[in-house]
Amino acid sequence: MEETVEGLDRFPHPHLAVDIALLTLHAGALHALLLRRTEAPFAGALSLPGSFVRVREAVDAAAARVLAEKCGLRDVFLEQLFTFGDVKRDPRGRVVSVAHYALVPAARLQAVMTAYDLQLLRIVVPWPLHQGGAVQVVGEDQKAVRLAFDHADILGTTVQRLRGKIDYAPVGFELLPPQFTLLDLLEVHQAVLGRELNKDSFRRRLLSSGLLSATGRQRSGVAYRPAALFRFRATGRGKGKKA
Amino acid sequence: MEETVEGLDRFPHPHLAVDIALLTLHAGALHALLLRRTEAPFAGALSLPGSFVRVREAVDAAAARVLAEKCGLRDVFLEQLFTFGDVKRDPRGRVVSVAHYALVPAARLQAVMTAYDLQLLRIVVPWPLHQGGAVQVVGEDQKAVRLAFDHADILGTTVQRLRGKIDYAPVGFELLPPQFTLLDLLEVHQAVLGRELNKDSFRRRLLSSGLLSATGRQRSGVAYRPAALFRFRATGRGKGKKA
DNA sequence: GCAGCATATATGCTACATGCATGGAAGAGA
DNA sequence: TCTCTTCCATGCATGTAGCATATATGCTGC
Repeated sequence: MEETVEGLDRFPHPHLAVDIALLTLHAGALHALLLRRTEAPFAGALSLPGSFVRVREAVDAAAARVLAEKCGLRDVFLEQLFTFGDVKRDPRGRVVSVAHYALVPAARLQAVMTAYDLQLLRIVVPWPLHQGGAVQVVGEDQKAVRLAFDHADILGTTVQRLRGKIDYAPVGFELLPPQFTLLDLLEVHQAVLGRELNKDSFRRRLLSSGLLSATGRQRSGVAYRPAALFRFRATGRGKGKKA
Repeated sequence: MEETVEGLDRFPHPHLAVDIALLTLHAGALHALLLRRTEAPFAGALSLPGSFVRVREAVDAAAARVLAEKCGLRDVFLEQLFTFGDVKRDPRGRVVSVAHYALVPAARLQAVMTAYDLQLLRIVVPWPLHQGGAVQVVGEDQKAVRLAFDHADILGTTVQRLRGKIDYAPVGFELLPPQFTLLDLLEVHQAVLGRELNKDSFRRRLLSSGLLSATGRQRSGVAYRPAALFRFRATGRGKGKKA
């Protein structure tokens, strides 16, 4: 098989990249994983990890490679999000980006944060969050931080996708450690949806959903009645994770 | 602004295309718009309309251009679907395709079917329709027709997207003429979802959704009690259509 | 014109999910 | 042992979907 399309290579065509919007839950709020750019354009600004797609590399493989190379992360939840194809989204020239989103429990990031020089910034969702709109990220001083390229749009689209998906797909578990309480899971849903949920309805719905399996263990170290620990139940066709 | 990314142009990079999965409702069943290829690869086979993305053209603009140039259709519902990025999806070389899907009432296709040499084939959805799986299209002899490239996968993903979206987004109207009865709309939903729906619940849900506005007119020419004709109510922020 | 017919439309009933309130259960600490 | 706080179970009101039934309506054949 040839590597190129005959007769078309002499014409300029768009470059193709992948960008990864990696979200995690930290202190009860959604945070995005960002890294600081060292080269122009947007030198010094924060951006999503990304890379150009190689000519012999599948797009989803490129996304997994970015997570491995730039963040030291493998075997995390990773799905394609949306392709951003505006002509002027990259000042260097024509670059189309196939954005992906990844979900990781905060505990897994501890080890790689400093080794890979990563930043974790809180996501502030404007209200209302319009279709395809951007979100803000804020640093520890709670000041808004400007992101490179259209990466604020990518994060906004990610939050929107999560909100639409968390009610019918088991994605909340991806933000939690293997064992968790129902309140942990509730807080994940609340952080994603940006609103409070009824505890009792949530409990009944999740317990009757068949997605949870009791571990028989309990949360230890709490001053009051300990909550039961659950585990996500793999439903036959894998755990919804991609390599 | 430059057209290219400095330092990278000497390296081969993937080509970028758009493909359009245009669906319509014909004889109570979903049909896909296809055209017959005249050149290799897959010469003689049916394929989705598509094109390479030009370097000064936004991806969504390329999708609209394909519909205009190859099908004579403008101002139809058109949204990005998914980007297909396998290395071997095109035998000519590395071509990544940003698939889109379009929805058009069958009446609008009458005029362009022959002028643009288009084919309308019925979509047969396997059961169950697994994540990202392909569907079959059948000709008038009810025999399965093999599509070029991974276009059967694209159609499968389209049906799946529609099924997830039709319950909370007003996409069913895109497959109907401006005025329609509740039974028309019900049949659209049934064709998309692949199962029967309760008439009364559907009626109540739609009437109380605020999406419909009565025209005061009735379906004429039926032998029995005529049904009221409704129109889709534009809800302020446009009609959900893209150019 | 009138009875018959097939569908449209309205209404009532049941089952179930959700929001909310109440009360017992469980473990830690005084 | 008592108290505190949260977990967890249960009961009730409400809203919606599925289902059945009754009425409305316009056409057809006589």
